Amino acid sequence: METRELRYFVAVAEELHFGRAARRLGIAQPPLSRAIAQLERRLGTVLLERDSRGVALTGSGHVLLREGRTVLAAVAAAEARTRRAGQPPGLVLAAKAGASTELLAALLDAYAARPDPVPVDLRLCRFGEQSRLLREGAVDAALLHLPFDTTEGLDSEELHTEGRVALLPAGHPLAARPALRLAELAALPHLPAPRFPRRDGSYPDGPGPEIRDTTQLSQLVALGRMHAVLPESARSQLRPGVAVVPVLDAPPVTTVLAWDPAARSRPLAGLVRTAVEVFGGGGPNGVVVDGS
Amino acid sequence: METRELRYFVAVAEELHFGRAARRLGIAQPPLSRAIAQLERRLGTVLLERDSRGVALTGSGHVLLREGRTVLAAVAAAEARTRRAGQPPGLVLAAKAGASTELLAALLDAYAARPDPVPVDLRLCRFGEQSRLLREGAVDAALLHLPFDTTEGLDSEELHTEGRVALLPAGHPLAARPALRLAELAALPHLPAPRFPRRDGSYPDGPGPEIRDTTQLSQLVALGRMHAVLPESARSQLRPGVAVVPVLDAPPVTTVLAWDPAARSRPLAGLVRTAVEVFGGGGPNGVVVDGS
DNA sequence: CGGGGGCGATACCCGGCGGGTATCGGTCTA
DNA sequence: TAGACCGATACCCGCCGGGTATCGCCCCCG
Repeated sequence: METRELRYFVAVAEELHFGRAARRLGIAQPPLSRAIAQLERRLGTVLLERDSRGVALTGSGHVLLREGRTVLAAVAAAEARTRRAGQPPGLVLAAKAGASTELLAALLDAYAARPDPVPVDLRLCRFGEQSRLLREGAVDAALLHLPFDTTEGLDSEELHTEGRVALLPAGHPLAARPALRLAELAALPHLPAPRFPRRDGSYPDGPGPEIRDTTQLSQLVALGRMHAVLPESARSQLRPGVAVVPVLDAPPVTTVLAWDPAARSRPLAGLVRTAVEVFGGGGPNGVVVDGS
Repeated sequence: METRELRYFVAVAEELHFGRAARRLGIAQPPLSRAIAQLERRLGTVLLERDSRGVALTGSGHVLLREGRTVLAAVAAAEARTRRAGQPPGLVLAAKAGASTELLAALLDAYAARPDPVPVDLRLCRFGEQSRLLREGAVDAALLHLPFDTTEGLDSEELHTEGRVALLPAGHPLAARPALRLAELAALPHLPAPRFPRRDGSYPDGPGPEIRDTTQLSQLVALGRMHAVLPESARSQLRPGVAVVPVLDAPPVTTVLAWDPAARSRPLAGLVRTAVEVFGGGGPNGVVVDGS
C-alpha cells in the first residue's frame, strides 16, 4: 500500500464524494475512482458502498480511514523529524501563546545556563496546537496543560500545578467577590463560557464565542461577552477591564513538558534534565539518551 | 514520501550496502541508488554517507530509519486490520503455545456463553510473538505475560497473577528441595538458564540454549541441559523427567489480555467484558465500544 | 607500481502506470 | 421527461520506475 493510495482513500472517505475529494487532491475524478478500485482489489475488500447519489463507508472502510490517518500522520512526522535532524542543531519548543510565561522564561534561562546549550526556537501556538505540532514532528518538545491537552503516546514531565481563576468583565457584580464556585459562573445567562477547539480543531456547539488564543479571550471578557476560567498564572497577562476572582472548585491545571518518546537527541535530553532540575516534579515519565 | 521509498531506505540503512539491499528488495542496484538520491533531494537532507567502500548513516539517516520502521509497521497493520475487517466476523486471539491453558479455556468458554458470541480463532505463538502479531494487526487480542511482554501502546486488562516455579531435571539434587531462591539456581554452572528472544527476535549472549517454545523448553530441561523459571501454571503441562520446585524470590508473572486501543469492534468489546467479568481484575485499562 | 575487483553513480532505454479528457449509465428532481 | 449529478469506463499520453551497460573511485594484492 502506497501513501498516495492512502491519501486518496482518506480524502474520499472524509468527503464521501469522489468529485470533491478529487478537487481537494488536485487531480481529476476518474483517476481517483480507478485508484480506489485498485486499492480495493489489492486489499480484497470493499471499502466504499457506492449507491449512486453518494458514497458510504463499509466496515473495512472505517477501519482503513482510522488506520490511514495514523499512517499519514506518522509519515508526516517522519518527514518533519528527518528534515529537522539534517538542519544545524537547535531545539524547537512549542508553547501556548500568552500562557506559562514566567515558567517558560525560567526554563529557557536555566537551559541556556547549562554547559552545552543549543539555540532554542520558540513556537507560540493557539489553543491545543502544541500537541499536534509535537506529534507531527514539527517541534522537539511542547508545554502542555493538563487536563486540556493529553500526553497519550508522549513522554512527559510535570512542571507545575496551579489553581484556577475566573476572568470577568470589570464592574460585573461577581467581580467583587473574594472567590467563586463553578456553579455560580454557569448560572450567568448573559456571560457564557467560551468554546475551546477540540483535538481535531473543530468547536463544540453552544452559546459562547469560539476561542483561538489568549488575546482574543481577554478582549472578549473585557467587552462583556463572556467569562473564562483560566490558570492562576493568567493574572500576569491581564488587561484593563478584566477582573480576576479565584475559583474554588475548578480542577487544577498542570503544566507539563512533553516530547516524542522515541527521540534520542542530546539537546532534548538536556532540556528535559533542566526541567527536572528546576521544577523538581514527580519524577520523569520517560528517559532520553544519546544520539543525533 | 511514498512507502516504497521508505522500504528502500530502510533496506539500505539496515544492510549498509546498496547491492545487498537491492537483492533483498528484488530489484537492481541502480534504481535503488536513484531512489535514495531522489529521497534525499526531496527531504533536503543527506541520509547516507557514501565513502566508497561502504555506507554509513548520517544523523538524519538514523532518525529516518527509526521513523520509517514505525511507519512501515503502521502500514502493515493498516493493511492487515482492513483486510480482516472485510472478512466474516470472528476474533483472532494470540496466546503463547502451552501457557495459560486453563485460563484460556475459561475465557473462551465464558465468551462462548455470552448472548452474542462470534467464532474465536486461536493463534498459538512462540515466545514473545503475540505482542508483535497484535501490533501488526494480525490478531484482535493477545494474552501477554508481564513482565516479559510489554503493554506499551496497547490497552490491557490484568487477568491473573501467579508465582514462579523452577523446572529442573528429575533427579537433580535441588529437585528434592521444598523451595528455592534465584541465587541457588544461578549458582549451577552446568545447568544454565535458557535464553529467551528479545522484542526484535534476536537472542542475548550467554551460555544457555535459545528457546522458542515450551515443548522445546521442557525437553531441554528433561535432557539436563538447563533449568528454567516459569509461572506456576506450567505445572499443568509437565512431562516426565522434569521436576518442579517453587521459587520464592522470582517476580510474579501477570497474565493480561491486551488489544489495540483504537479498535472499535463489538465482538472484541464482548471478549474484553467477558475477561473483566470472569477474572475480576484491577479494572479495565481502556475502553472499547461500538462499530465494525 | 600496476591491474583487478568491489561498490556506488551515471547513462540510456523501455514498458507500465498514473494522470488527463470524453463519455456512458443510472438515479433523483424539477 | 429532460436535465443535473455522480461515479465508472474508455482511451490516450507522458513520466517515472525498472532494466542493462558502463563509468569512476578506491583498495588490495601480486
